[in-house]
Amino acid sequence: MLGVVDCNNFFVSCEKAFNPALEGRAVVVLSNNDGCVVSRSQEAKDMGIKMGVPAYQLTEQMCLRVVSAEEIKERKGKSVSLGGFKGEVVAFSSNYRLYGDMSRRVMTLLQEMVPCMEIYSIDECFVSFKGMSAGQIAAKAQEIVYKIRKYTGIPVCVGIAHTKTLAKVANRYAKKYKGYHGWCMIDTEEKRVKALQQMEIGDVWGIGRRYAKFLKGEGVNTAYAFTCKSAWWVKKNMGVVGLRTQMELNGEPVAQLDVREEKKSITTSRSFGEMVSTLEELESAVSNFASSCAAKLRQQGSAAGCITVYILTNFFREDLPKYYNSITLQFPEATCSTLEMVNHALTGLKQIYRKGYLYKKAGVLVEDIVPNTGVQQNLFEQTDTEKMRCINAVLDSVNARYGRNALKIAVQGGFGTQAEDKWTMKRNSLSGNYTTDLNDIIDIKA
DNA sequence: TCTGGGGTCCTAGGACCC
DNA sequence: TCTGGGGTCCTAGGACCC
Repeated sequence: MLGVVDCNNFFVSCEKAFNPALEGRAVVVLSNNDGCVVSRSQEAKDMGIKMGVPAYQLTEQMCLRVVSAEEIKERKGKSVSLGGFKGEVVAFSSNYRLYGDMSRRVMTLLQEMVPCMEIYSIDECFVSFKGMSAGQIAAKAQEIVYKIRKYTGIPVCVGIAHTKTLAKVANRYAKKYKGYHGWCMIDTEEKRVKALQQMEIGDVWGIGRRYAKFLKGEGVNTAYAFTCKSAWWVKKNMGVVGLRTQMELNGEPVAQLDVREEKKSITTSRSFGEMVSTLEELESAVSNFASSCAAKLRQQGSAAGCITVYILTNFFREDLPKYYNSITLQFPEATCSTLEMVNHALTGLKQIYRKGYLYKKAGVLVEDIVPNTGVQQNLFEQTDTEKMRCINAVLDSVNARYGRNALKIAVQGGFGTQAEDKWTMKRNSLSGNYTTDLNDIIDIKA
């Protein structure tokens, strides 16, 4: 048996953990540049706020008043009339430093409780219950829910079954019904069939929008109906990926616990706070992204064989000319050096940059990732790799001590120049770094 | 009417996940 | 006015080999 542990409304729960005034309120966390809703409290879901809606639509289309946490605090518990609004929602800018650290705390706790686990995303983890009886698993699930809530303030749900896909089904029921107290186990054929009969096909892990639409068109509306289709039909219409999903729903394990440490590709990209047009502005952005990719590579002990740079205009704007281009450059030798990454990224940028467009987003992607220790040497390569290694070591140690980007290369900017203000993102309602910055530690009146 | 059979490698694009 | 960021895996098709 295996389980999937999933944090409830993770980003919102992180904000709530440090701000009791949010209890009982509709709360959302927005994506970068305060763009879209990416996390919602139960109250916000109940108000009909959908995942991924643009923030401005909360007011314009849903007629909700969007307030910041500061405004709530200033009211000091006094009630305020809604005016013409239909409701009120508290919005936060996304604070990834906080969420990343809270995630690390949750995963560390989990690690102490289970023999083997796979961190699947910032808020989700598959765990192994190998060799445990049903009774032991139930006790372990309760321990997980209790301890994580108690030690971090984050509510989690546990789904348990024979396969990952069924565990995800179980997790859904654990979330949906309060009576389960945060955990649900599918361990009999009867439970499996019943769970799948009540599950809409589009809610199955691995069935996205496209396939859900296709399947409904074929009269397959529930997860159970999907398991009744022939394997041949599924393979023909949905490929081996669809077939695997079907097998997993039938209780045949296909997906194993994946404990791989290294990523196969790493990317850093941002939409800009304001659109930019000059090469200098893009150079500042792209060099920051490349430098971030290099740091991420070194963190996982890897080197990359190639680097891709891309730039694009705002494709939501019908009134402006559109442009997208990308370029991939090969490194002579796989590398994780900041200087080399930035150098190549800027070379690529110059080749794809066109004057006369308003750019909205840029990104850097590194691939062909190999362990840093096993880099294939290039006979004709002239770079002094030892010198680069030293520079990077200094870069990392200074930044570990004094904060990210405390030491950087000049082209990255950040000296209060105009080129930089424009592309850096808007985050108007950012919460504090309660767990990673001494200045932001919360005050408690005892 | 009919046009071989068996491979490898690479890339772009699509589907999915959170 | 305003629309995120970071991943994985598979497939089809093209170019090439004998």
